[in-house]
Amino acid sequence: MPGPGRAALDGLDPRLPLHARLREVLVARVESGEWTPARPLPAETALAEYYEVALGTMRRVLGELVEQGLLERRHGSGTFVRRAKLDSSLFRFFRYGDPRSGTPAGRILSFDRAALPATAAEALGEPPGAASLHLHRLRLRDDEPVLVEDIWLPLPRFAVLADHHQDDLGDLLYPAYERHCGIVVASAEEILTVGTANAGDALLLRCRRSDPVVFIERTARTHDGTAVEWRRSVGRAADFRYRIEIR
Amino acid sequence: MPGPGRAALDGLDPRLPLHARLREVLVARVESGEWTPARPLPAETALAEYYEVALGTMRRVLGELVEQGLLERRHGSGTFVRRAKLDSSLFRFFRYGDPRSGTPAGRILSFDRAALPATAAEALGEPPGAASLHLHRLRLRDDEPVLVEDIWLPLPRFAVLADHHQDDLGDLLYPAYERHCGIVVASAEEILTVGTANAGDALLLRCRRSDPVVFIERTARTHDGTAVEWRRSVGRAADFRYRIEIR
DNA sequence: AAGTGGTCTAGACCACTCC
DNA sequence: GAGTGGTCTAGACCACTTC
Repeated sequence: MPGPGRAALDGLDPRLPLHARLREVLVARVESGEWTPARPLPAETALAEYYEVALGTMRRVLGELVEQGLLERRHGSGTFVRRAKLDSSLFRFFRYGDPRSGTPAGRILSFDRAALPATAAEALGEPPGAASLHLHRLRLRDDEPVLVEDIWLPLPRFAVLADHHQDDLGDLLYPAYERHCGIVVASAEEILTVGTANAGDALLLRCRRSDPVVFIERTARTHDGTAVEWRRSVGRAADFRYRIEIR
Repeated sequence: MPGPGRAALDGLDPRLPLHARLREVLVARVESGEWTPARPLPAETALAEYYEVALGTMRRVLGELVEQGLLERRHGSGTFVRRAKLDSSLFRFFRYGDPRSGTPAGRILSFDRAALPATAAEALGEPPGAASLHLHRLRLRDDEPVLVEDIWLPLPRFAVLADHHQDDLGDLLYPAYERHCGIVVASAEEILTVGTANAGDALLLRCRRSDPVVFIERTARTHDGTAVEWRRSVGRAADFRYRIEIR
């Protein structure tokens, strides 16, 4: 099977290095569902011949996709699409409190279509008022309210989520994005500030209005840097504890 | 300069692949302080010849160390030990006016020998009460107080600093550690909490007692993970803005 | 112009898994 | 034994930084 060779890379920016274009087409094939965890991908030698690239180049790309968590390689048996591990991304971006104590849970209060507010739109690189899904959620630890979250997901990228009931999403959103939309969150930026609670937050957090609270604004991105989620979380300042490693 | 060739890898488990052993010796050379961020490492071609390995193998190892955050490569200029930019980065997070305007400065209030308090001792892996240098400092922007800092440096590691006058240290401490003690800070852990100002902090920060403030406790480490500095910074919560990238 | 890292190729050989 | 990924080599050529 000779394959289309480099013609398969034609639609992409030719200024990009070969390995970058190759990565895009492989990611697209994984996200299309053409390859599933059930069976191995074609062998690296077959893929290299198919796209008419050197084996080393193909291996470099496959290695990057393994690093990114998209693929998994098993010596002697093949290269596989990695099944989403529901616990791996669990605490990855959850820095509030001690991860070891208690089990965090999410109670979704509302889940609707909404126009993007200005701050969310700017972070997501969308025009203000663009269509989105808006998720309002309360996070608890040991039945104690810990964080109130407002999450915006731009449409149409997350359109298939709109057809799901909120109970299908589960406590963990990032695995749901991956499962239903093929979107893998790879990095995030967070900005922390301190302010005072408004009436709605105070009620949910069981604190007084004007009590000090912490705001955490997060922009989550895919591997290629595209912003795919913006959220604003509010928690009581008294309970606040945020731990971060800097390298 | 022919170099020792593979003899340099002799002490290591020969069952390990070449790249793994190579990686260990390069990490050791970085941790020994032989290479510093000031000057580039030998070129990849020179290193490959020195250890008598193929260029591709050397490039693979260097790439892994970049991935790990130990090294940094600059196309056209060389490969460098990566230094953490903590001093400059932390200060940028405090929005006292425009971050670009004005020059952040540090005014050292006191600089003395002191016994390590319990929290600092635990973070540094030293016995409580061990000998240390204690630095009390006020950080300002545009002559406005922004942060009060207490910094502990374990002795005898930092002994040569004790002989310097506080004015020799300058505004940036990490370069001073590097210059005077050969200590390169490579990573840090920070824990942020919110509380209320005590009398001394309130006076220095020009706020009321019981005003909300943010505490930042930082443990700074060298490349090999040894904790070399512990500091506690206090700033008014109203001015607080902390930005972090998570990967 | 010289020196650095970045890309890409081509091929040999080894180690592991599965039938 | 056949097929898979893992290791390692050797070398050409390009792009960027510095002087």
